[in-house]
Parts: sequence; structure tokens; C-alpha cells
Amino acid sequence: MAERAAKDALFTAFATAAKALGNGRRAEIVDVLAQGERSVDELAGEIEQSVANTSQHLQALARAGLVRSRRDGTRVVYRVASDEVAALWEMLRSVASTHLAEVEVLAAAYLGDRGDIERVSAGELHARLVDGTVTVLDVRPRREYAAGHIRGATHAPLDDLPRLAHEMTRGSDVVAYCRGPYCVYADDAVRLLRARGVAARRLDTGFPEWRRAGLPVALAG
Amino acid sequence: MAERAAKDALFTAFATAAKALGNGRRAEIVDVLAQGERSVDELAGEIEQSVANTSQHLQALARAGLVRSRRDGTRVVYRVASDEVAALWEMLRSVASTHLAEVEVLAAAYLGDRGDIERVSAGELHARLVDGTVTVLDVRPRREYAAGHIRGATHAPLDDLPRLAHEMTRGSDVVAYCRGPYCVYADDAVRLLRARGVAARRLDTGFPEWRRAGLPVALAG
DNA sequence: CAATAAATCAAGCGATTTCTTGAATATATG
DNA sequence: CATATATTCAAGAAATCGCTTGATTTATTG
Repeated sequence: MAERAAKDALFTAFATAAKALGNGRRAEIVDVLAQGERSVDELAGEIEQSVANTSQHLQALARAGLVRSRRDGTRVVYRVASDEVAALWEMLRSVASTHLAEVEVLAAAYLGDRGDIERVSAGELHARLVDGTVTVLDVRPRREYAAGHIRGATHAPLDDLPRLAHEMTRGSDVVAYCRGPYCVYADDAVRLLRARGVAARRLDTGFPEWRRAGLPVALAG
Repeated sequence: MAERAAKDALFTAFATAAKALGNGRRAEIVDVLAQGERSVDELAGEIEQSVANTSQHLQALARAGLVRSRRDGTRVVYRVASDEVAALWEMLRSVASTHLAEVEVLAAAYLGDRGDIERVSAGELHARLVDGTVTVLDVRPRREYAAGHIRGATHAPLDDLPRLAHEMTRGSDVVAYCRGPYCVYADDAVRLLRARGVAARRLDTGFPEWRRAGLPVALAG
């Protein structure tokens, strides 16, 4: 029956987008691109794969419509096709962490025990920012901070943190954030600050989620 | 480096959930289960696949945490693991239709030209329902209407529509809905009613989306 | 307990995926 | 125009996927 074939083809097309995210390396690529555009070479470095393999994964994502590219001199720069793609990736992570027990186990293996890391929701952080009763630290690489950050946040890469920790009064309330809920920088920052007696917590998500939620940001140019 | 292996494993776990949706037949299964629970046998009939194949797809979905099952006598009944899974499926469809040109083409092949079908958003329909200025028709199978429907909607399967059309005044405003944006029943109902002079439109989504949006529903039991 | 219905398991096969390696292409620069 | 850099293409091998077929398991019913 032709109708069945047509329905199968339609659902196969829907599945195409999921299939593109259905590989760990491609998922990592989307996770990085959610922070901002990157060249093939840069991405290959970030996900620690060969350039050829990274290029092929990027083309697979492009065929599925999840990323787009533009040439910039000798480089080809990729970006997520839209915020909706980043939101899909966020929801996928959420579903996986809710329904797949192994995610918690693997997250613990990658990030270490997070039982001691206090978390702050975006809503609470926003309220505290409005009150002016909190110091917000962006612990991502400079480039990402420069491309856009939570309005009012200070750039505080891990290297600088020991120095910055001295300037923080013991009573001050500090919240660190980075790329997302599974990004290790904010956890490390919180541990480092707490070891120095600073009451530090981390944002439970990351900058892309903050921006997509429509909360106040400072963007480049 | 162990850290790389741990990160790969974590992202591979995230990708697992996407992989489960990355097959057209499994996507169809999730689409059906978003309407309500089903036995393996029923699902096999709906997606027109063998029972063995359907069972294997269901187990793949279960391993990924997207569906759960319970035994009911000789039957095993599957359901989506949570509303979040249905919401993920909805977002996946949305991303695919936004970024994959072929989706529009395939949807047209499956559903026919929809240029003549006027659509109503959930927000507008809700407002009209509150005003009482609209007749809402649920054109899904009886079982699905019985399990839950838009509060105030009348069950009007396609078979009954010609008879019901007579009862509708020419001036009345009618909105039909069914399973979702790519469900063919509502389109067919609109065409049938318009051919009889009734000003009919369709809801641009379906019942599961309406319910998840927190709009008023009537649920069984 | 035998017969039936529903679902799962197991094996197998062709197609697809994922990564590697090495060649080819495109762009900028001396 | 030759050279260097960045990316893509092409081919191949091991692993996985998707479906089929036939046997097996689980629960109900007479």
C-alpha cells in the first residue's frame, strides 16, 4: 500500500534527526557547537578524534539539518542550525539522565562524586543577581566568555581562581557556571573555592541554557 | 587517558536515547504510545510490522529507557516512560520539520496537499472554548477519545461525520483534532465538512500536545 | 494437564555505521 | 606559480542494525 510507504518515509525522515544525535561523538560535537561556532580542526581537537572522522561526523549532522557551515579563508566553520537544535540536545540529555540509570554512574565516573557540590537553579540565581547579593563566575575558556556570558558575571578561569579567591570575602556568596550540567569546570571551581573557605555553589545548568531561557546576557558585538 | 574514555562513555549514553528514536519504526511506535498504552500485538498492527520485529523494537526502546512495560494476563502492555519522552518526540518532529526540507515533501506525499486546510493554534482554540464560540470534534478512534480528550470536545469519528455534519449550522465554527500535527484524520474531517458547507479548521497539533501544555482535558477514571 | 494466545528468544543475512588510511581539493601566502 | 594549511573524498574492515524465520517461554482457559 502506497500510504504505508509514504508514512514509513515520513517517520524515517523524522528519525533522521535523532539518528544524527545517536552517536556519542556527534553528540559531543553538538555539545561543543552549542557554546559557539568552531572550525573542523578545533572540533577535532575538542573531541579528540581525527580531522577526517570529525569532518565526516559534521557532514552527517549537516545532512540531518542540525548544523550549518560557512567558509572562512582556508577554514570551514560549523555552527548549530538554530537554538531549537541546542534545545533538543538539552532535552535529550534530560530524558537520558531521567530514564537511564547508567548516566548517573557514568557522570560520576567522569565528573567525580558531586554529592558535595551545591547547586543553584537558574531562577534562583537570576533573583540573586537582581538583588545584587551574589558574585557570579564564568569559568569557561576566555573565548567563550567573550562570545557571551551571564550579564554581570566575571571571567574566572580555573588558573586565575586561586588568586581571585583571596579577593573574595569569606561571607560572600559565589556561584560558578560553565558549559552545562555535565561540564566539569564549575565543579572544579566550587571545590577549589570551598577548600579556601569561600561559600561557593554552581549553576545546575550552563550558559547556553541560561541564554535560551531568555535570562539576561551580555553578548559580543 | 581515562578522562577521555569516561567522557566518551557518558556522551555515548546520552546518544543511546537518540539512537532509540533514530529509526522510523521505533519513532512510529513512540508516536502511537504517546496516545496511550498498547500491547505488542496492537502496536505490530498499527505499524504494520511482524510481532517479533515489533517486540524487538520495543525492547530496544525499553533498554534506552524511553518505554516501560507491564504484564496484563497473556499480554505485555507498553507505555512511554514519561511525558518528557513524548515531549522529546514532539521537539524532534519540530526540529526535523524546520531543518529538513524533505519532511515537507514527504508529509505532502502522505497527507496530501494541505494548502486548503486552515489551522488553529492551541492558544486560539483554548480562548474560543472559553468563550463557547466553537464546536470541537475529536476524530480519533473511540478508545483514544475515551482515554482522554480536550474538555468540551465531541467524539466524531470519520464514519459518523456525514451524519453529524447535518446537525451543524452553516454558521457554526468547527475545529477538528486528532493525534498530532501529522495525523491524517483531522485533515480528512476538515475536507469532508468543508465539502458540506461547514466552516471547519483543524488544530495545528494534537491531543498529546494539548494535554502536555496543561490545557483543560477530560481524562478517563 | 493439554490447548491456545501472546510475546520473546536465537540464528542468520544483507545493509549500514564507524573509524582508519591515504589521496584529492580548496584557499591563502611567499 | 609553488607551498602550506584546512578540509573533504574514497576505499576498506570490523562491528552493529533491521528484518525474517522458526523455536521457546509465559500465562490463560477448558
